[in-house]
Amino acid sequence: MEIASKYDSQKSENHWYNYWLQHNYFHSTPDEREPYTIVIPPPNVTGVLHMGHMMNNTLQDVLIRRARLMGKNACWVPGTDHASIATEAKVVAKLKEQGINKADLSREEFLKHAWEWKEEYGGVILEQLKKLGCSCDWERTAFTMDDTMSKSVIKVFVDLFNKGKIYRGFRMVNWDPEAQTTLSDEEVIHEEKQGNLYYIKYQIEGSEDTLTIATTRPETIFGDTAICINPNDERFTHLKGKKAIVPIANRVIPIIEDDYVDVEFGTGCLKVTPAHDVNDKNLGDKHSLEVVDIFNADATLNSFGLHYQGKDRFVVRKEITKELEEKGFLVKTEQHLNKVGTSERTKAVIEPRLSDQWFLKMEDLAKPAIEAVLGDNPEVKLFPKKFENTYRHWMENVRDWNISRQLWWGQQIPAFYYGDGPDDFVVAETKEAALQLAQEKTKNGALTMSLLRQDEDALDTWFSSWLWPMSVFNGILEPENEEIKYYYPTNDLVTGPDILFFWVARMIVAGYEYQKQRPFENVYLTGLVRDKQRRKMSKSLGNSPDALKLIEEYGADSVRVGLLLSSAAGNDLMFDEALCQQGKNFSNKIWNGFRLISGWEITDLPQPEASKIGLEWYTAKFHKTLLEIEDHFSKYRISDALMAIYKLVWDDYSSWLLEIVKPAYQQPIDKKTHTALVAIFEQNLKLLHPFMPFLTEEVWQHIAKRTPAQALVIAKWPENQKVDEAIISDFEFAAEVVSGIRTIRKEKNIPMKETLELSVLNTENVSKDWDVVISKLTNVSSISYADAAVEGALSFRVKSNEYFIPMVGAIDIEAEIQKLEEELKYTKGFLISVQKKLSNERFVNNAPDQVIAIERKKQADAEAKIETLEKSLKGLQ
RNA sequence: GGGCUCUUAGCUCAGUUGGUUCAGAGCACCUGCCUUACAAGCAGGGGGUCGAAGGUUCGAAUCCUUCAGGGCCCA
Repeated sequence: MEIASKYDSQKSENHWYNYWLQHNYFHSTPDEREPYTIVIPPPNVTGVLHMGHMMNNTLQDVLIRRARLMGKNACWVPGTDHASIATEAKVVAKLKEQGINKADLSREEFLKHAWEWKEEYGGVILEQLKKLGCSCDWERTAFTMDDTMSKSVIKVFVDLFNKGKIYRGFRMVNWDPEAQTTLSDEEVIHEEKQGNLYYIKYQIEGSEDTLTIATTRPETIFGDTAICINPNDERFTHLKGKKAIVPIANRVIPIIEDDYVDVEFGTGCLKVTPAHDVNDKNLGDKHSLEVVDIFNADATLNSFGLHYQGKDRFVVRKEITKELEEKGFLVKTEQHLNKVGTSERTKAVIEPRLSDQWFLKMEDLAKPAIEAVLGDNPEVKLFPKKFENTYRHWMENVRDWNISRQLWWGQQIPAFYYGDGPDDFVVAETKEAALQLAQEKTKNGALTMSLLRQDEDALDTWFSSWLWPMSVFNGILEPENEEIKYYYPTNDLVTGPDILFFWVARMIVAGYEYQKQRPFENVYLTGLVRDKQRRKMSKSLGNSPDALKLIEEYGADSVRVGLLLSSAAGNDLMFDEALCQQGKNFSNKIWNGFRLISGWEITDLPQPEASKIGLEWYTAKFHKTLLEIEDHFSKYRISDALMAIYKLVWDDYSSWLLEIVKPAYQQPIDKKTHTALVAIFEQNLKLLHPFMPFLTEEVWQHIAKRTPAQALVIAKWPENQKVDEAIISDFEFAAEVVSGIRTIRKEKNIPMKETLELSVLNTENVSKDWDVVISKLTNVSSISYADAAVEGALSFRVKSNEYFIPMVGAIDIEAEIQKLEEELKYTKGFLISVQKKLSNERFVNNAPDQVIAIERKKQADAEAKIETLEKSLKGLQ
């Protein structure tokens, strides 16, 4: 078969991905094998593939492909989440373009548009994952608003409500005025922003006196319902019991006392605006203050804002500052750095707002989830472990979860109101059930369906995705079904640390609540993908490469390798396209290694000794590396596992083994060696496959005609064998000899074509088996064993062995002496440091025997080497 | 402000309970090679007082304290 001189990644990727799909290798159904399950962190339906997804999903694919090769029933469930805020924003924007206003649509009409949008764009990212090679079970593709998913969500809501864990409350929440919905605390990002601290004078009622407050938000004075001073602050004793007049609004408000006020901050006088600040709300509750809400839902001022009514809060801030200044109320303005909460989704500045919301009590639910991760026998392990502290901190201080959103896109809260009282509602899975409940609750059998009004709000998207590992197997509606029993708990979860609380912690909570089991065993937390300058990759910075273009340019395998090469768990990856180039170079190396062994003519010649011993050595080396790789995998050090394979294939296999067995130019290779070599190469391909699925399948299928049952994607991972350590260390010695000869060739400019002779003073009594290999790799025509130093020769040493290459007239005795003296000096210094250790009684008494034995060995080796060097020096002088 | 975490070669990172070869890898760099699978390559080579200062110990990159500078999370 003709083999192209270059690997064509595009052609190969399309071909083999289709082949894999055609033969349904990625589909899983429960059987007698051990399951291995991963559920994908569902990307948003609004998203397109970015570097973070690439990294995350490459890792998952590596894990799932390896599990498949290891004979497990591998199941990777793909899917997307409905991302209520982001999607609703996109749909609203799209409708706006078409001249449609959301407010003019009914809920049903709007949802129809939203579903259309989802059908059109929602699958984009999953299609892109296929380009990356992801081996998901596409028949299981799920969406957080699928019928069973939504029913699960509603069922869980009703259940938790009935358990008394969900309640309705009038609370200060994080209001996103742009999306016009509340956010959970986790969705608010606190950013440092340069702002001002405004000092404003308030007149004291019935007096010419004034007091001065400091505020970052002068526009909120319309909502002031008190001034608060610290009762212990002697500066303000004269204010006790008085009232103050709010500038511009001219409202009279009480001056109250509370030691909450920090006498150090600002002026020591605090304006209290209970409707627009959490702390002020608490103060207000304590002192029974009036609550004046001055904002509309879009953060423009309402009628309490007087002549500012209808204007945006930030516009008002500027304008009112001016008015206060003109009217003499503004004392001064100082620059002030403060933390401002912004919406994770819309970036809008969050407005604290009082409203009716639904909350989930977290404290009790969190308990098993804390135990699961941080208990004595952890059932859920985080990689890297350092995130356990973050997890602990959050979980032990967990606050009630605001689960309602003022949106339509999502599961509508199944609460039904029949009156205006705070308790005039029931919670049920269906309207019919609600009616019955309502009739019972009110003891009014005449209550009708038409009187029931369902809560307008939808549930937080995370209230869907926290059920994900269960709901994708229908484990909420049918907790005993065959699939959930087989696949749950899942094995590994790969996700970013930024959603440790949003998602991971809550899944653990839900898992224990509804399946009484952990949702997964291991959580691999990836780092963020950053650019070379350590900036987070983001759309707004435009520093993120186009993921699909990268795949096109370098090939999916190369991009996968590039991403994984330098990404330890939990550490950020400084992405650089050069890493993909390195991946591509590696692909090329493998491809050419394959071309080499495929090009030889095969005969029945006897097997050369060098090939025989070379193959034996590589087999040992392979199995040693295999053990290392398994160890890396077990600790989720995926990049280390890849690097171990990289070095095995590039250094040991290509640079050493292939050179050892390579026949002379245009000469055939013996059948025995070739057969063994192909078998070895195939083993290499298996190790490489999880990382580079396309290239390896392509090569695998070139090597031999395979049936669908023999495809690499479902081949059998190599089994561990006992490692022959002796042959590995013998090889390493021989490799040092080869390296010594090459160095001499290089230093003396002796071309490879010119043969050399080698003499050995075999003090170390090294096996002669490797002489054939040394000869072949260095073009040495003969190796002879001497019993004394050879005169008139270039020399080098490996341990205490001495090697001589006789050279006619080319020996610079002075240089040789100098070289020997340098080595001698170094070795003596080394010996002294070892002797020092050994003559230290406390060392000998305290150190473990093994350590002492090692030091003694070092001493003996050094002494032997010194003897050799001194002998040689004598010979030269 | 509170908590966590990091600082090792030019870059990105390993370094497992303190003890095995003057501290390792990959990339980059330097030198020589268009050798016949691969110049996307081969061979050889240089490069770090392990952020700083103390301390514990026979022994510290590793443990403790302080400091400096990053990062993350929370308020």
